[in-house]
Amino acid sequence: ASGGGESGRRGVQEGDGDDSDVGWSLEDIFPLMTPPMENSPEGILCGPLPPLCNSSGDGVDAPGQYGRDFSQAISHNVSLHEAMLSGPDGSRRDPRAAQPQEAFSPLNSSSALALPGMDWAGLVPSAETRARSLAAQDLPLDFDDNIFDEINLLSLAMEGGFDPLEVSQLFEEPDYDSGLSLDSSHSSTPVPNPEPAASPWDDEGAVGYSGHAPSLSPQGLEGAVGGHWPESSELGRPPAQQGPEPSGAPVLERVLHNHTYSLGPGLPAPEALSPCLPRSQDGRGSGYPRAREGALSQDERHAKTLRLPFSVEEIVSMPVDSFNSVLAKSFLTDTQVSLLRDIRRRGKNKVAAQNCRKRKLDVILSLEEEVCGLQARRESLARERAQCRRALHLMKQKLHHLYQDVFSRLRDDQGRPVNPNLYALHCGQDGSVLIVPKELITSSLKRDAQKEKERK
DNA sequence: GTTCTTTGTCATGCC
DNA sequence: AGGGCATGACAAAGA
Repeated sequence: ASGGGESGRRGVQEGDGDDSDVGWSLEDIFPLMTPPMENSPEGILCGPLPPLCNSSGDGVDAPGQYGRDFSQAISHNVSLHEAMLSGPDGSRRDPRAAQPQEAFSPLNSSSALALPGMDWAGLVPSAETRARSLAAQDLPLDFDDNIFDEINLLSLAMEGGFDPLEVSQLFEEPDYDSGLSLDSSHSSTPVPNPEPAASPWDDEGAVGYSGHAPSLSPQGLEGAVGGHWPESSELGRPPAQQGPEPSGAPVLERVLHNHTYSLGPGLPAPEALSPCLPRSQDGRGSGYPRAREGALSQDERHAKTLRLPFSVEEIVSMPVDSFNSVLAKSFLTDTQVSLLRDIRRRGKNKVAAQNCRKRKLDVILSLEEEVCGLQARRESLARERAQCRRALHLMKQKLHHLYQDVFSRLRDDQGRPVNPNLYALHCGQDGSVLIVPKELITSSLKRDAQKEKERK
């Protein structure tokens, strides 16, 4: 690859998919830095990687995220990994991924990373072994990914962020770690590294910030985003690995990388993504094809292509202070900065949209419940009204019958029945009942009405 | 092939 | 002023 082949990449990455996994030490970043990468391809992150954020800063950063106390890593001459999770034997132990870790030893890249100065020859398979492993396991998967990424690289290159040739070379690198096919079960991607300077450190690879359970996705892509530190190959190499390889083997490999990213709360966990689905290779439509299961989102692919040192999740979830700190301290190109901001904006908006839709749904549901309640209330009131009407009708009937009964018993002074059409019963306030001619009642009512009118 | 649903994104306004 | 959030609108992809 140009500019020193592996120089653009390096093992600042995880290995096993632990959240708390940072996968690099400060020492890995600074002390061994060769002069800034004049030859680094433009558009690719180059130069020293500053401390991503002040672990002592806001204290908000979650383990495995951007915030780390690198100074500690330096003082102990161990990687942050090691400092945090090393076991009695010096190997890194992830409590949550203990099982897989065991299974993958000794190819675990985390272990390699954590043991600067160790006898790499004892850990690293031979070039032949690695080559076989690659041929048997990684190539098929890498193939799809490379195709996929090349598509995106073209568009990215058009944006002027970097030299397309540089990028295309990346895909030609035998061990180009696009994060693909890093299925833990398939373990490593042993590839002979033509770059003499390459070391296990260089290939340490894969992200590590976001750690989740090891991704079983055949693509394994998610993790690739933060997986590469484009610094010089000299950067970040532990002192013990500065010299010739103990075994003479030019390389170590990238093993057991966890390229799993969480897409954030409310989003489908990467583990849920179907590992069987083919990578999306469509760029159809206008601009923003959705990431489907098993495929990288547009931003993830962009981030990976530009070799952004952070996962999309990290970019989105890190506190704004940390984010700005990263932007300020990292030697990122304008393209990368712009991409980072866009990724962050889109990521946050995506979550906001999801929340918004959920709220809208909740509102709709609550309104439906309210409608149901109001309908039930209306039906209840209707029943009550009908009941009242029936009762009123019954009372009227009874009153009518009583009226008829009273008049049937009444007689005038000649003993004749009283005509109910000409007379009416009038109840006095004192309880007396009088038989009054209806004419008097109607005229009296008219007078009362007249008086009411005059009052008004 | 059409319609509906889901989801990501953008634009915009508000805090 | 900048960032985040909320939300309507649009488009793409899938059902």
